Order: sequence, then structure tokens, then C-alpha cells
Amino acid sequence: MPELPEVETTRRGLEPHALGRRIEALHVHDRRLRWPVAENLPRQVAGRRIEFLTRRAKYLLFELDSGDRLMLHLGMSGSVRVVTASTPRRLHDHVELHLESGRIIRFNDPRRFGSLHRLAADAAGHPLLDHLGPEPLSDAFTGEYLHGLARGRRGPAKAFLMDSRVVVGVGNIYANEALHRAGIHPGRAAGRISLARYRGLVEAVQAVLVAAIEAGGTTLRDFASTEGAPVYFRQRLDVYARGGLPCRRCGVPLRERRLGQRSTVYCLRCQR
DNA sequence: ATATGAGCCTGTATGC
DNA sequence: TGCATACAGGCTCATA
Repeated sequence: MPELPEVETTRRGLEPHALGRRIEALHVHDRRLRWPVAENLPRQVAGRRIEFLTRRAKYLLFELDSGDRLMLHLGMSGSVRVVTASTPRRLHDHVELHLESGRIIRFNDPRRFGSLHRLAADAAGHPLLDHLGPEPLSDAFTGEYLHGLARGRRGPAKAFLMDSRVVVGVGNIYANEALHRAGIHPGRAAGRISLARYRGLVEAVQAVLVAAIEAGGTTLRDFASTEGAPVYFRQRLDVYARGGLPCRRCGVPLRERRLGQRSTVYCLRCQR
């Protein structure tokens, strides 16, 4: 499932193929994504040039010379490949961005939890972006910030960390990893964690994300020649999907339970 | 206001 | 072997 590192790696892989290119056409083969793709989208972006490719949370933003932005979310199972017209379409290739270079950016998404929107140049914002918290790798994401926001909250730390209004880009895998690294029990009330420990959590989140982005960067050299982005990076994970296996730090078997409808793995001894 | 649960989907793994 | 069922999860929405 694409988390922030996968999205960022996708952005970097796409950038050399997209930047400065004109969009010849946008083909939508299946509109039924997380939200239906607007019917007039193709004609709104046809002929526009891609000036920048940026990222906000897990959204990829194609900034066009019209001032509009194309906003692509990979959802859970989405991935992108750069191909040419001779590459046959695969099952679940829902959207194609045909570039004047002859390259095609193909979006594949079996579960269709992804989405594609247009942000109009004159629009102030977008409902999906307006309430997002800070980027985890930005200066705004600090122990002080988390500690202050958590005041009085009784909900579990893990849910707090995964709340996109608190901080974006921390999905289930990296929430599990970061909490283990920071020694915080995922079920602990968010409001009952000290400032010092929140500082440690921020460091842990950043370390885990940076490591994953670097792993992605080495896995993936060129989108066109590697047939696109692998959805998963084979990064070493300490706790995720390791329930019952020994904790890498202390050796005690890791616990696994569901917390907030999500699989949660932690060490009873290292995480308090 | 915060907190919790449902639901969108389909590929994969498991159970009978 | 086949079929049925459970599970995975990012995100928003509805409800407590």
C-alpha cells in the first residue's frame, strides 16, 4: 500500500518524464475510482504543459501551465508506470496521461481506492487538502507541536499519529514502526505522553520515512526501464507483519491485535 | 469537541 | 479441486 515514501519515490521517478511535457490527451478508461473522475477532465487538461510535479501528503500534484493542478492519489493499490503506446494495457489500467514525448503515464489501481481530481487555478483550495496537518518531514512537525495538540486527548497514540489532521503521510506500517522505535505503546492515550517522548516520536517517524524513501531511491532508478514502480519496497521492518516473532531489541514475542480497525504490532516490554 | 465504526474495492490467503 | 469467507488498508463519512 503506497505510503508517503512510495508516493515520494513515484514523484521522483515520474519527474524526468513529466516536467516540461505537454499533455496530448488524458484517457480515462474507468471513471469509478474513490470518487468518480469528472467527465470533462480530459478536455480541461488536454494541451497543457506540466510545469511542476509536487506532492502534498500522499497526493501527487501535476501543476499545469494553465494554473490548474491534476491531483492524483494512489489509494491502497495504485501504481504508475511510464510506457509507450506499444505496451499493451493491463487489467486495471484506468487512466492514461499521453505526453507529447510519446510516453504514457499509466495509472493502475485494482481496488480503485485512488482518485483523480482537477484543482482549478482560481480555486482557493480543495476539500481534500484543506484540513491536512503538516508534512512529517517539515520543520512544523515537532515534539512541541504533537504534545500541544495531544493535550486532553484520550484516544490511542497510534490513531492520533495516523490522523491526517495531525500529521500527514503516516500510514499503518510506519505508525507501527515509529511507535516501536520510540518505545511508545500504541494504545497509550495520546494526552498522556510527555514532551520528551513526543520529541522521540518525531525523530522516529522521520527516521523511518527517510530510510524508506532512500530504499525506494535505490530500488528504482528509472521508471521507464523498470516497468514502473513496485508498490512495496523491501525495507526491513521491525514490527509490522511480525506478530508472534521475537522483538529485535529484546527478544520477547511481539503482540498483535486490532486497534482502530487496523492491525497493530508492538512489544509489551519495549513499548510503554 | 473527540472518538469510533462502516464502507468503498479486489487480490490473496485460508478453511471446509 | 472448488467454493466460500476473511483479511488487507487510506481515507471520508456518519454516528455516538
